[in-house]
Amino acid sequence: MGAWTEDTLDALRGKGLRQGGARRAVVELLGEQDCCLTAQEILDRLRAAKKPVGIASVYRVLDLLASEGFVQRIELGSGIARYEPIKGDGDHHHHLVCDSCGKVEPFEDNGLERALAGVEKRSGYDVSLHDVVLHGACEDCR
Amino acid sequence: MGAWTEDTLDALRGKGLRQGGARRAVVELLGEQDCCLTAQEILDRLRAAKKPVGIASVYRVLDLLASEGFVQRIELGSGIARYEPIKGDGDHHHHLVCDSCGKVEPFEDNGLERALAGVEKRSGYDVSLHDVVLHGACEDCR
DNA sequence: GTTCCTGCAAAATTTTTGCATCAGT
DNA sequence: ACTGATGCAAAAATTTTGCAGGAAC
Repeated sequence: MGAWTEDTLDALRGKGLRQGGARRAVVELLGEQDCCLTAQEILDRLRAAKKPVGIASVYRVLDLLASEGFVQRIELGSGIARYEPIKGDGDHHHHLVCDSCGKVEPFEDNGLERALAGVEKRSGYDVSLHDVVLHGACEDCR
Repeated sequence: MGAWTEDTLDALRGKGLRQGGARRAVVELLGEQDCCLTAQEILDRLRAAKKPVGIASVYRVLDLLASEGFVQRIELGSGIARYEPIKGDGDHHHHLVCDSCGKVEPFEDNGLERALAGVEKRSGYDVSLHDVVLHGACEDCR
């Protein structure tokens, strides 16, 4: 079990929240992900893993995790929300979307993070998270 | 009439597309905007201006303008898409969202743009547009 | 045993599509 | 006149909510 999964379950327990099947299953699945998943993908994978949860529970767990700051909700232009764990270690990344074939790839860039840090400091906002999406044509489609 | 409105209408005409009431009305309204609007806001404003278009036409025009590169579709986390004109002059901006009161503010930052240009060059993608959203608490809410 | 969580089904919301009619060229 | 655009209504897709039963504590 990854650190994020453990930390998240611990934090929920610390808030007096229970760990029923659906809540635990969604957290454990998200902990294994490096990039974002849709609610439907989460449902399909859990059912394939013989953990037949309901779609409503998936959305409820995702809402909870997002409001507690464990998960980031991301929309990449298709109208479908995606969710990914916010992990403390250095895997912070953003997304490249190919508008032609629909592929989604993560990328990291320190210069970009520095620029964002500067903007955030000057903004006057208490910025909790940021989100950068690049749209275009991937190497195969361009 | 702003340059964007004129250019957009010209380009549509050049592609052999007609300019009925709805198409022209949506383009003219968008041309007056500096930031993003939802489809519903566009509908409401057009109806208030005594241009009673249908919601389906608003979506169809927005799809057309987005696919032709005149409009950018942006999602800020609420599940509702927003649309804003892509103007050639120096008004390129991104968005700060207050997750507490829902306020949306545009901002500009040259350092951020430079960092994005570097990422885009290194990405291998032919990047057509990018989108940066900062979530947090505004000065009033923090 | 109590309280919260879960799943199903129904509802709500946003967006898309079918089709007959109307308008731009 | 022809062809494409429009508006309404219906449909589709995603997300949220109500409620009864079940599970965690």
